[in-house]
Amino acid sequence: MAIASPQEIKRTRRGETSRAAILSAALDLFQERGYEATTMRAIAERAGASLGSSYHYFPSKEHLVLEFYRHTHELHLAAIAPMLAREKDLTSRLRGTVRAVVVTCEPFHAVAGSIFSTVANPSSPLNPFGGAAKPLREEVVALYAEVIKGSDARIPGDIAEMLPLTLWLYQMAILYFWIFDKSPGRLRTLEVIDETAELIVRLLTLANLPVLRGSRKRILGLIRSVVEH
Amino acid sequence: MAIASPQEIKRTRRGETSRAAILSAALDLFQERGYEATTMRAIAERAGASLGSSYHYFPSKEHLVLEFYRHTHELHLAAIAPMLAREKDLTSRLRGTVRAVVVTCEPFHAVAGSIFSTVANPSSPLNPFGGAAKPLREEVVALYAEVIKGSDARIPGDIAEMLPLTLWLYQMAILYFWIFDKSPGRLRTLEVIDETAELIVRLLTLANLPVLRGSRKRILGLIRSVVEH
DNA sequence: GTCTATAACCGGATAGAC
DNA sequence: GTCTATCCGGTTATAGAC
Repeated sequence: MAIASPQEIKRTRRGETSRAAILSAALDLFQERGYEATTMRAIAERAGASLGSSYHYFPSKEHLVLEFYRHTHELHLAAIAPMLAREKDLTSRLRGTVRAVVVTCEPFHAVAGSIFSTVANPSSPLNPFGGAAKPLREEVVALYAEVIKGSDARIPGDIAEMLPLTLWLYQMAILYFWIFDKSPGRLRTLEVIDETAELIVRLLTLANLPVLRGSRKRILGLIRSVVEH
Repeated sequence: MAIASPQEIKRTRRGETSRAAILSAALDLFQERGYEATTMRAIAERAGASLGSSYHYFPSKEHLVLEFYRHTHELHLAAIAPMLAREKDLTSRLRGTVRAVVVTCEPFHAVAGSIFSTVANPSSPLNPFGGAAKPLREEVVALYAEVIKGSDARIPGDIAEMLPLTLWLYQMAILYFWIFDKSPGRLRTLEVIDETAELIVRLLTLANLPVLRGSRKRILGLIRSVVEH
């Protein structure tokens, strides 16, 4: 890339400032009022921009949600870095990572429901199974690859190949449970995470049993066929 | 209930006619154009009613979808009745039942995506985990209880208790896969159904193995705790 | 050519007259 | 129970400002 001329820098700067103001206003309002109750007009107003400007930077309200996701993903990464650097036990790493997801998302709990539904829509650009959300999904899958790789667990190759993606799916399921969780401090979700994390690691061990060989192959084949589009 | 007076009958009749016309117009249009492309105004127009009338009978567009579900559920029941009366093998019963779901829903495949997302929204009255959709969900769970009960399989009591609900969840997962399936004749979904139905029954058998006792207890406890609100 | 602003459009939902 | 008129908010068109 060539070095930008002063003019280009200025132009970009101005755009970036507006963009950042709109995004920040959106993130605030989503947290304050929820996704549906936040109007594009309100976002523009708080950002000191016009409605047209908002649409210049973000093609739709949904695209603002995508940024919202990226934002929480980065908070999540920062939150678990020390734990991943220290901890070697796979169960602990998995539990810690998924616990951190829900803790990071806690401030947005009230918003999460309506957001989840837009995301679940296959025709939405935000759908995690394809399209605009792909880069972010791949980052999360890579994170789970790191959770496994940094542990002292020995995972057979055929399982290791599919595991990160499966754990990403597992995380999504936990998040859906968390959305419904009305318990104080979201305690029930944390319990379910502890229980499932142990269970998953236990099942990984059991997968080596001769009686389970057949089912293991079938399950892996199934996941593979489901994933490859 | 007291016997209705002629006047009341007439009143009800007239209401029922309008209601039926609106519903039928909605079902037709959903199939023709999809959920989002169908406007409430178009539904009213085709039904020969006014917009206000439509809202008199159905509090929202989403509530029309609920009726749409009930409609397909009844088609599904009718489609599998002969098979369930004849077949005793659990794998076959399960496969047949779930295959029939996607076959029944096939005419609505294009619509299904956007509908699924409204349904996934926890705050939607249509959300299958609670609220308005509860009666229908219970009917589907009861159907899977019947799938199990009518088979010659011996299922341990602790598993049998949770199995119908789990199979309902399994059906939902299949439907979500089916929504994304672009293969001709939706062949991939049918393959996945065959594979998973066999796998599920196989795992039910394996659950009796002593090594799996611990995990089995944990899984059942988990499902139980997740389900009871 | 990049950004901002205003004025529509469209469709789900509601109010209230009849 | 039916209708018309209206609101409201996501989105789009487009005119102008830098």
